[in-house]
Amino acid sequence: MKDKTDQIIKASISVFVKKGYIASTTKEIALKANVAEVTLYRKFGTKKNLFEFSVKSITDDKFSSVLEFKEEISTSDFFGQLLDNRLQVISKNISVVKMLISESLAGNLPKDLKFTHVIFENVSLAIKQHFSIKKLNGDYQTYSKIIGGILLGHAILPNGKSYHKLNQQEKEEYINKYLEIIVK
Amino acid sequence: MKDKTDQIIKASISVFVKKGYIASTTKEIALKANVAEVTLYRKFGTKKNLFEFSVKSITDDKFSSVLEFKEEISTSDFFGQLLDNRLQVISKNISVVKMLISESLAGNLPKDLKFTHVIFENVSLAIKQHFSIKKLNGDYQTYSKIIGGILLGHAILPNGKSYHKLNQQEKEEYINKYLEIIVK
Amino acid sequence: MKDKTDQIIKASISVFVKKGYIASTTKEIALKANVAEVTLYRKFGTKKNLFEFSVKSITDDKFSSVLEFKEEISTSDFFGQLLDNRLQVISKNISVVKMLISESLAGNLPKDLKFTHVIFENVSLAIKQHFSIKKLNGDYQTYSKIIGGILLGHAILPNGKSYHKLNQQEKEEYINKYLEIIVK
Amino acid sequence: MKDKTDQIIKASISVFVKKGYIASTTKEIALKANVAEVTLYRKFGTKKNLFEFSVKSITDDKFSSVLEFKEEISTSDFFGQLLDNRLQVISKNISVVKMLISESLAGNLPKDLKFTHVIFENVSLAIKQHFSIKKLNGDYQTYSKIIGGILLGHAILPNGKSYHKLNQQEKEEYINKYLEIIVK
DNA sequence: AATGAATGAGGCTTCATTCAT
DNA sequence: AATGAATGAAGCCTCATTCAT
Repeated sequence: MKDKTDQIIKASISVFVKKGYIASTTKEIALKANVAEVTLYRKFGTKKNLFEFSVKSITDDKFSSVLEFKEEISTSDFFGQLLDNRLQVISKNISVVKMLISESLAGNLPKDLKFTHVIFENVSLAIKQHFSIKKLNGDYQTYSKIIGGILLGHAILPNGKSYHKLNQQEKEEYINKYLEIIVK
Repeated sequence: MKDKTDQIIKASISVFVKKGYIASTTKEIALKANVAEVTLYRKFGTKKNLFEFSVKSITDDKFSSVLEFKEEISTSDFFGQLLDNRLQVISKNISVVKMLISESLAGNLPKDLKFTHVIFENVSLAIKQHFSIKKLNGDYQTYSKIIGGILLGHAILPNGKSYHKLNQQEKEEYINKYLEIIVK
Repeated sequence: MKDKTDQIIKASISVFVKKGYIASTTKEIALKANVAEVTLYRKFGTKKNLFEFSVKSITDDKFSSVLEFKEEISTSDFFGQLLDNRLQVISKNISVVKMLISESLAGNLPKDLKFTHVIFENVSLAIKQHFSIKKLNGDYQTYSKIIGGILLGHAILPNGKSYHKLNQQEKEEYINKYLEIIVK
Repeated sequence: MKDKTDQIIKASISVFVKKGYIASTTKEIALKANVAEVTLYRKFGTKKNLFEFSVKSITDDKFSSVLEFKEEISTSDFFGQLLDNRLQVISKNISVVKMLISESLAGNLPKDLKFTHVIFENVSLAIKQHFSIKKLNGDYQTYSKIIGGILLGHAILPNGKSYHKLNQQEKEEYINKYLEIIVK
């Protein structure tokens, strides 16, 4: 039954996000999923497996959107939209993001899921393309690092209001502060 | 005897850094410290306690240096030296830094040790002071976030050679790439 | 399987009776029950829980019989039968009784299991009823205390042969010695 | 220094009385005695030793008084005074008494300290003597058991006000209830 | 006489996982 | 497809006790 499998994944995500990989327990997950503990094992074989599946599930679901920009966009608008889009995503999924970074640093994520790479390469690629299209000769890699850093900062450093809870104007002002420094 | 206590702290740091708080085992620490497991408990009472003590020990030891700059320094040099100094520290202690960020995100660090705050506030303060001295009217907070982000990126994102292993010229080039974007 | 649970309870009773609550070990109980130690915990959650369950099990099993007497019984026969019945029970379960009193005094029994209350209230009630039926105006409470005391004495004070091992005639003689003092 | 030894005994008694032999801990005793834990061992060698010494100390101190009666006393007065005296002692030292009975039943007291024997033989002897002096031909042993039982009841069964807190008249009334049943 | 330091042994409990139905 | 029953391994922590000063 697809049903039980879904319940398990949903429950496992919620538990893993709250407690992290090691501190989470198959018992708690099973309980939350309204399923016998064995059922986890029948379906996923291993706690580690379930974890990896859950993480893949999350990343596919929340962080895999392709970044797209109009070709004729100005560089300033490009960075603005890039930041806005990513901050929105991170801000909305802050707990998940924190867990992923934490587990990534702890070495509990499989190589191909290294979340930080994902976030960074996504961004890096977009910037590279923009620079290529616009024939800019700035160092796109360093830009990528700066943007990536800003995003990490939002996930990790102490913050005020969540980005996604700001209103449109506040968001623009917020983004602009970065743009003023980075773009020209 | 100060001796055993030191052995324990050294061992505990090494184990905690390698495996993180939860996955570390008092048994392994004791073994590595050449000490009976009980001795940990006589001296620190609790695994958590030992962990916190170890972390405090590390941060005091490696991350508490006060950042100092000459008053007449140019803004560009200021940021350059700030980045150089912090990257050096982070790069030299990369494993420790990763563990600290990971545990911080996992909520296993006591409030007053939230490592990321420490790193960030240190930097933030230095920037604020420089802006004040130089009577610059830029937004020091956003600058702080950008610098903080760069540092986080270095701890978290995939990197090439460790910063502290670069030679002097490479370091300067590396820093300059950031400065070109950030300063003017 | 009811089987294992029963084995556990049987084993736990035997160990608890022999060593008392604190000195007993879940390991020993598990061993005696031919069960893995974890199984105790799956079934009872806690050593304390297992203990309380075992005690409840014992008291229900051995000490909960209702005392019944014919309405037209003489007071002397009443006390005789009462003593006989209770001495029989106590004597047959002397180890259990000792453990229960000991744990009761040590404060390791839950309120509703305070064994001594149970034994005493049982007796007290029977006496009250007899006095009521016979319209005797003696002080049933003091009688209760005396009878209760005699029973406690048998559990605690040094004794000769176990009451239940006496033959019928010896029992009668034994009981009569008390009756001669108490009943007129 | 007699001083430390005394502190230790005082502390050990208080702890043993509160928690019983097994649940008491040399650490707690040392703490309460303001003494290093080793000092206990230097002076008493063993926890068990300390316990036994403490118990002997208590019994010598509180329960060893010889019972004395005037030769010409009436049997009723004799039992009255006997009960009064013993109830007073037990009531005043109820916690100690409970612990001693409990440990006695648990088999943690050395043979020669079996508290219940002590209490009982004391009483038994007095009764025997009285019967001898008065040339009574009642069964002094059964009387001893009844009196012993009454005393045990007071230590173990649920009670109202402590005997030693009653006023003189209440005490007399209380004792008389027993005498009315037992004597004549 | 007194103690700080150290420890072997063991206790209760939890965890991920397998077995049998 | 699902689960109740069972477990080996291991974790944190505590206890009575010895050693060295």
